[in-house]
Amino acid sequence: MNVAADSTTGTPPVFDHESLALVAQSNLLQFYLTHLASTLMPIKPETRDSITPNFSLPGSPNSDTDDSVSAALVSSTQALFSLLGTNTTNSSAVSKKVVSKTASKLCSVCADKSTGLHYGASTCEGCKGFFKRSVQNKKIYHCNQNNLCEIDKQNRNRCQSCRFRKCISKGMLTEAVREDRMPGGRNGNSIYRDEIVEQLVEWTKTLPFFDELPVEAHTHLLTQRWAELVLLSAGYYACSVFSPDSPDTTQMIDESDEISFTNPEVNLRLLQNRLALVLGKEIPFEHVSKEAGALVVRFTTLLHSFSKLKVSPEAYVCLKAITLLHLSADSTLDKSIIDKVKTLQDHFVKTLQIHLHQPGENSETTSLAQILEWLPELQNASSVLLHSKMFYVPFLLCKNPRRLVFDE
DNA sequence: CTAGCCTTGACT
DNA sequence: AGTCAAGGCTAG
Ligand SMILES: [Zn+2]
Ligand SMILES: [Zn+2]
Repeated sequence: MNVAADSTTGTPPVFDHESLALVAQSNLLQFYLTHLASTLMPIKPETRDSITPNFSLPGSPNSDTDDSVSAALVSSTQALFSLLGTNTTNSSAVSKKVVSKTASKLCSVCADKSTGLHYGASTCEGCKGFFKRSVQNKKIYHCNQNNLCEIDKQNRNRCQSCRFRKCISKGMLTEAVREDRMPGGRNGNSIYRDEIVEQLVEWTKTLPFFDELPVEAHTHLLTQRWAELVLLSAGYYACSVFSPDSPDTTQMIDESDEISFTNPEVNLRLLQNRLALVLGKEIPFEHVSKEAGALVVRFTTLLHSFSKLKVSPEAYVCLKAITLLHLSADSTLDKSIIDKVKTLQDHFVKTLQIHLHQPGENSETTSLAQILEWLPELQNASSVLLHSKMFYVPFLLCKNPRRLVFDE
């Protein structure tokens, strides 16, 4: 039940019942460390396999630009991975041979002859077209049987519902169906998302309540909140590493290498510089501004308001848990699980409150309400991030990619 | 609606 | 130039 050990040791519990105070003092700091390690440092190599479920995100419509610049901003794989501290060269080389997904010549849905990868799975031409039509026309099917129809080449057209479910279960991604219907080109910009989400998956495994919720619940929560967690992590990193307050930001020299908490244009130029570093080629400021301007503005204002909260490490960990455990109204989980999540979130809200009320070092106490009122802003910013599809921008702005331009 | 074949376009 | 994975087209 309790998140931490329950023996009353050492520190006097502020709260009578429960062991929340203990959580606030011992475990949280540990989470904080493991979290920072998992987000900004390389993840452990052996934790590659395991759950990593299929994330189907509420599709953010894509490209409103036919510029090649947006592609340049969104693509280019290797360098950004090393920026995030993840090793791609290693894993991709291994997974190409180990993962059987790419090799199969059979449709993973109906076992007909495969014509290659389509929307994320090896499928036949028929299942490809079926999936495309289903997503494009937003079809919702219903099974006349018990959702147990077998799907093979012969009877694949007998039940659309079961066929579509099997498509999803085999890894086909609805987001790979383009809203703008632009043919040709490449999609691979969700790779960053997958990498980031995978790091967050690793993070959730370190949480004390990981075992208390089923994997589906974690999947559901992360699918919904990962962008907010990215922004929160980056924001906290920025506040802790760089000057918590930046009193003199107005007159900046362009070559400043520090992120600004107030001036979006400074950050845009910072993004431009680091993008040039990472991509190996200059990108006109005008284009960076056009593609990432809205996102950078939003992120900067988010940083500004976040920095004013003066969040301590312990409060940050609570905030992160609260954000993760924030269920939206349309959650499709079982009621028992929903209650469990709400209970857990409430625990962390209480923990946060306890921590804030402790006569800490700062006389300036941020109220719980102030912090909680900040969360909608985080939510709004996350939708901007999702829409921009440039998920790495917060990391790029917060951490300097030190000379990692060594292509083969 | 289905699915085989064709066209596109970025990446290599 | 060749590959891969998107979209389009159209008999059946
Ligand atoms: Zn098939
Ligand atoms: Zn069925």
